[in-house]
Amino acid sequence: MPASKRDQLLATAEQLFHEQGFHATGIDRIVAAAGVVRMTLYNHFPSKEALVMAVLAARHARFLAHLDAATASAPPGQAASALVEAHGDWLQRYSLHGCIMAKAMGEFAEHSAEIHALATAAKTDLLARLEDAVSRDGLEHHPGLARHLFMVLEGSNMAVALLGAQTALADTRAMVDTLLASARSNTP
Amino acid sequence: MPASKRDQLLATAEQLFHEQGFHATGIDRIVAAAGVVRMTLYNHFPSKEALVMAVLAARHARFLAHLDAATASAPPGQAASALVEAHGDWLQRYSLHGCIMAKAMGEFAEHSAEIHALATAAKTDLLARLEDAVSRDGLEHHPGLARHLFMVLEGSNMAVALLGAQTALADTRAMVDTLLASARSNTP
DNA sequence: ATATTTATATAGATCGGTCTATATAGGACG
DNA sequence: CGTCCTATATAGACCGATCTATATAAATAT
Repeated sequence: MPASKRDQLLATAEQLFHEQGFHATGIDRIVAAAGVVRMTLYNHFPSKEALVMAVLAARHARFLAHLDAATASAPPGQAASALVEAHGDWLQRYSLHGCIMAKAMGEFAEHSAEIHALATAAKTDLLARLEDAVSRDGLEHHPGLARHLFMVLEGSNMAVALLGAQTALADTRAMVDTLLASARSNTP
Repeated sequence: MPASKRDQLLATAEQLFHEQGFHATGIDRIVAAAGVVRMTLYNHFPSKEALVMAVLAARHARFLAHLDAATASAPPGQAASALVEAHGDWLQRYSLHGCIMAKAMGEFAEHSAEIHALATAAKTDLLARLEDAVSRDGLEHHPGLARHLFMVLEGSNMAVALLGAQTALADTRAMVDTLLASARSNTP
């Protein structure tokens, strides 16, 4: 069974937005690449802004499901490491061109409060996952540890684009190990 | 003495590109904000792409000068910390809206190899500064330490936009202290 | 007097979005 | 069985606005 036109549009738009940027990707390019006519897009989405929001929301839902699957099967005391590893997986598989949420924040900060809020929420959701994992690992008394890990993961995005996934993800793992070891050794 | 029209254009374009994005900022918006007529822009820059390159090159030159001034006056053994601190200064003063080079990489990856290369070079220049500082601090035998610091600084960009400069920069300092202490304690 | 800037007009493409009309398919209902 | 009805898609013209870039002539400044 073929994907619905709506899903085709979402997938095509996500790819084009991610690779070419949001403002640089016109409606005509999207419908042409999706093999669909212009009105089909506007039958499913009232505006380009709504399409962008739908793309980001769908992608973020997939991202959270990916993270939650990883932490659910993590051994006790290793939730944070599992989360970092899952983030690296995602990065390597779906985000070699840079984080689409970061791009959306940059392109829409002054153009769409709704899109900017959605992308920002995606980032705070990741931070919340890290806070939760750190807490479940018994490291909640380390102020800022979750935020530190968050910053490492955000930096990992740029490092992947700049140095390649292999180097970047190995560096990420090593640094996270250092941070977690330091936190555990300072446990009261 | 008033700034030259060319400098007015560079400063105005830098601000608009940074806040509104590159593709979302039209030539007319730039010349109107600079109080200049469109042909004046095209007398100084042959194209919008050339203007973008000039903006990024000028800003990057200022950035490197800022970093080098900080490391030049750093106490021995603290070059890396001084670099991190200088990066935080710059972030707080000139880059609260996110890194303009990262935005340029995202918007021009598939649209201008020259711009993308320039922005990428800005990132590798920062990494090179960190390698040099780590080496001067006698920590060159720690593989990946400079890249780790680089990732932290890149993550700091997003953290500033998300959590505010105060929290983000305090977290950055704390994490860098941890990483440097760990490296020094493992020194042969 | 030379270079720069202004003013204005224009070119041609593309932007997001709307419009009408037609085609097709599947279910609901008689 | 045949007939509506609705939903979805196609085709393509069309709108005003904006985009980057160019041409030309007058005004201004050094």
